[in-house]
Amino acid sequence: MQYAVELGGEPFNLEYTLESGQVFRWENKGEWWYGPVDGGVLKVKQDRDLLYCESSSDGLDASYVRRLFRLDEDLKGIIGTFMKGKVMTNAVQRFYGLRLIRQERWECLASFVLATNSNIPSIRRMVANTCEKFGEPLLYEGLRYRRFPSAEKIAEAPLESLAECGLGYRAPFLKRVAEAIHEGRLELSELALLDYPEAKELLLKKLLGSKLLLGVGPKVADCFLLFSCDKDEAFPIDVWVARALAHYYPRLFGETTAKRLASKSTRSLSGSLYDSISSKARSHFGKYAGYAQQYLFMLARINGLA
DNA sequence: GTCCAACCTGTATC
DNA sequence: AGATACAGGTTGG
Repeated sequence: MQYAVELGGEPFNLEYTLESGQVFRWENKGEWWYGPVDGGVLKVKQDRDLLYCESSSDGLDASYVRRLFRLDEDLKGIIGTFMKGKVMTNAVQRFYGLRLIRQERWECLASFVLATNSNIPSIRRMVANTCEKFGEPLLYEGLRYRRFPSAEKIAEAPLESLAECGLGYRAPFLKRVAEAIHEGRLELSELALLDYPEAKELLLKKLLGSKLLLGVGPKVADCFLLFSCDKDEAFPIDVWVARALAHYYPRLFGETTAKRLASKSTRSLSGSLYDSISSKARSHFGKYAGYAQQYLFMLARINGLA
């Protein structure tokens, strides 16, 4: 089906949004973006205040697109809650219209489990290989796409086949998470009902602590909660965000913490350091800290912080 | 509790 | 060419 979505003055930049490392399956062909989402293929092109859309199925309609890109939210208002200081002002101006995407939960969690200690091209490859091997095929415009494989499919996949997707040591992580879901020990939609601290504690203390999950540390948990559970205060800290904080916001933290952050910002953060930094960042940037994080992430990358 | 080496794999750099 | 470093962290000791 074909349709258009009017932004009605809401700031939105499709390119920034899709290239901000939140999603790993969208592809750019000419002026169109193709996204295998929710059992179909969605095709989007932006012309200023208008989004031209085409999709393979009726479910992928205008309201789906609004929901996916969170277009009914007042981005200006949201930005206003965290845009204090020169750095954030610059970041927001530079990437104006960048929005959080509301992803499917299982795909989001699985993708970020695969993202650990990796880079974007590599993550895209791992996800693509996994979909190619385990996802259901679907045809659109004469080309074959793949759905993201179900948790059941991954749970039942032999570890060796998963490893063939180039997942490396992440293969058992992914399988374990899939098993937890498939066996009904982990219900992502229920997790999404909890508020942020509860959901995160459940993921990390209960589920990870009991080894029911593997490969879901604080960063992966935050990505999952922010990108697929509407936990806008979640503040994922990867190396880029750590560098941005160390570089631009050293005074946000106590001297000891700032030093540890500066020295560690090229490597991974320990659990306690992660907690203290992300809680400081959350109280500084407020209830939409997750949006702020996304702008900071982009800024750090464009400036090649290291 | 906290620290840190090891980890799959592909690519860049020397 | 072969070695080394590093990438959107997490694990296990």
